[in-house]
Amino acid sequence: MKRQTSQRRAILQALECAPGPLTPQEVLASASQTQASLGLATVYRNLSSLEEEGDVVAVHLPGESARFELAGRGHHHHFRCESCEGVFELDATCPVAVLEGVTLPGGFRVKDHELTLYGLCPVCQAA
Amino acid sequence: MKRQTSQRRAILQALECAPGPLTPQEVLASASQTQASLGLATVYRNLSSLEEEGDVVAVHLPGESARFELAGRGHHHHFRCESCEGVFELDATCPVAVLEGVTLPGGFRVKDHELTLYGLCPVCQAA
DNA sequence: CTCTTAACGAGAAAGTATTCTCATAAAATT
DNA sequence: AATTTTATGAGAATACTTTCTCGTTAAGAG
Repeated sequence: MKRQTSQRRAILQALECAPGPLTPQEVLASASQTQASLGLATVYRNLSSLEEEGDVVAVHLPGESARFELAGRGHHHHFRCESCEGVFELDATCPVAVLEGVTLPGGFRVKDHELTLYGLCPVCQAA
Repeated sequence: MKRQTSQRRAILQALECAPGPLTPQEVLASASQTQASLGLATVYRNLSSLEEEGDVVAVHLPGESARFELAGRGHHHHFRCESCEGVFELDATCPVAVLEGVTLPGGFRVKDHELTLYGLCPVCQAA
């Protein structure tokens, strides 16, 4: 059976508090605040098992390695700040939804999509 | 000065004929047809210098390594076939253009975006 | 409280993508 | 055609991210 360790709780808490998906390194940094001795291998192990169990999903942004966020948040996209490099979850209405199921000129049948917006986050705009 | 080698020509030709951006490996495979002894290092070297000179641009799709396409093709996005795994350039009207310059709820100022569509290409639909 | 065993931590190892090294080949110049 | 110098090919080396190993720790059951 799956054990409820303090490390696993710290990792979940890091994901809960985050404004967007985190890289394993970011999870480590965040969860280390409450679990000082946490190791990177443990972060990977838990993210993998959490993903298998469906509690966490992997997020891929163009040109970056995998990030992870809690599952069950519905359809949404991400915003990447070009200044602080942070990634944030957006809950604005999806402007690409109209393409679902459509066949584009050229004959491409659209079944899914991935959108990433780039710009400045509120904090970096103020700075 | 930059020399005009047969390898460089073969690499450019591969990009010209491609229906979308190619990975260095795909460039190698394609250009090898006319330049049998071509090596992967040469592909990387030429893609880098072509990119610096502005003749080629790098394309990043979520969760994949870099691809390259000829520059100067204007704003467009890409379609990835979930069956044959090919990547194609789309010239359909961009459905995300409306977000350029907008500030989203939450205070995110949009300056750029990256959209990838997933589905079945014409060939795989027929099969 | 004790026992069993899954989970952990740290570092080694593996898997990829990309860059570097250097002897050789071949552009461009004369 | 000879000369100079950049580009090439093949494999080694790097840079990262992710996984594995194994001795130790601690969760959960009894």
